[in-house]
Amino acid sequence: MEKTMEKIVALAKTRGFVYPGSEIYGGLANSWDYGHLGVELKNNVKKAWWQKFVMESPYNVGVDSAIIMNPQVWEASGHLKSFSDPMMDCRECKARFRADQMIENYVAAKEPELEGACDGWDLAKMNDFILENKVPCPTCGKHNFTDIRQFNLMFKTFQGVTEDAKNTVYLRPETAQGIFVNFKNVQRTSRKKIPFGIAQIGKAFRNEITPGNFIFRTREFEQMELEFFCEPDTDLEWFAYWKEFCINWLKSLGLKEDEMRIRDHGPEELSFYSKATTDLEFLFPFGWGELWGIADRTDYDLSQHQNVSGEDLSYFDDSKNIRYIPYVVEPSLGVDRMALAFLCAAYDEEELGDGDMRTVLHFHPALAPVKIGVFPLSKKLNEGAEKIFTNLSKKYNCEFDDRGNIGKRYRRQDEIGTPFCITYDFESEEDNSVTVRFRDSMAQERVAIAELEAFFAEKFTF
RNA sequence: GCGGGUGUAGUUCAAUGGUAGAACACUAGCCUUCCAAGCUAGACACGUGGGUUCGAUUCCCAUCACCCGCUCCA
Repeated sequence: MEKTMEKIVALAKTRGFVYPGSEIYGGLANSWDYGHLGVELKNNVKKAWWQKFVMESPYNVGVDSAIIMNPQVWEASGHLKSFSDPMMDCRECKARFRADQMIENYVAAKEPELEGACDGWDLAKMNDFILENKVPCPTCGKHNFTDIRQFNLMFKTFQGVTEDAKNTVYLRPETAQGIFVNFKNVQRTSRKKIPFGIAQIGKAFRNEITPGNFIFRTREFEQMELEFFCEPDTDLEWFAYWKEFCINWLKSLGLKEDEMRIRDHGPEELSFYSKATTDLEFLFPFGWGELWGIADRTDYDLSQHQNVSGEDLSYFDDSKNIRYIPYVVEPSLGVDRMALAFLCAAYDEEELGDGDMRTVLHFHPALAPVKIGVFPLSKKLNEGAEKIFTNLSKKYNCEFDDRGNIGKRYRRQDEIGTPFCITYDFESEEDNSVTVRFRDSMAQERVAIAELEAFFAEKFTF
């Protein structure tokens, strides 16, 4: 069986997981809308994460901060400076470069002692330098460039009625900063002592130059981030702890070892704020892709916010009688790509002999959009089956289906990953029992109607 | 943003300068029906805009979207 993105995208659209965004207007590049099954899957991913990282955690609590924040936040975090790149294209060979890097390299090759020469230059100055010095294209050696254009990765908008620079605000490019600015509030009101963490699920926006690969990289996406605050010098221990914790979470929801990879960043790859970074990657049909970035952000963010805001963000440890700015370990995960990974991992086509084939999504029951399919064997049995649906749908997302023959209905549920189906037949009227059919083995079991709730109670934990 | 490719029903695919077909899926009805192909009926498509033409889904141009590659990626 060949797993391809085409098949997964087609299934997603056909069955109602994900549709192209704004489709009736011809679409909008790289925007996607979640359908009736997609929203369940995504909510289940978020619920599973929240359960393990917040509800069941002795350390962590949650927040939900605003998407639009005071612009000074982005000044302090460094996003305003480093989140935009001056890009230019070579008209001859069509290659694209970052103008500042090109100047750096050009200068460094001629006069190594002038490294960092163009720090703080504006676009005009960089443009002039390239023109005056006839800087050649690193690829083809010619000198024929487009003007430098600023690619700002933050979405900009205006707050209030007038559109002038004073009112400029940004859509957050990560949820993390909403946690840092609330560090004091949460610490005080939750009465948490270090070490503790703050978790948040929410949308973030990045004007990526190249989005793509379905919902893997989009300009609007949802993150699940944990900022874990600890004492300086304990950060590497906690880094290892959370790395392990994240891997176990993925495994508990059914990801296999051979489709996961742990990649530690080398020193040259690290962001300026980070002391260590590990990516947990998943083998998508299009190749390895980052799911989870676990970063040791040191005391960078809190120090920056302390400096720019003037608020004291240090923590006083009264058992040790010391004051410090906490270090931060950040496991940060994309909801959309996580949902895509579960979808890809679950996808399977099974040969059943006689050329018979079924498409199955082997979702972990906790992630399955529909938990239980409820079928009357014949439409004449609807009344009894509807009672079961009414009862079970109070606790589980169920789907009632009385259309087509019974085998067809089983296959329909297989294709959307429903782990259990219940069939109410003619004998059910007599013996008050139904057939429960399991997706993965296709095995069947007779269960008394009165015991259904207890029967399912254990099935959806992880 | 650059280069190449592709746009016909929900999906996969036909055909055609003059009324657009199929399969699967879908809907309604019939059938004591437990693993998709029973019977009958039905709804649904030429991405968008312009041009050429008596007439364009078909030819031309533009645009939009998607795919592959490049560039980029807190």
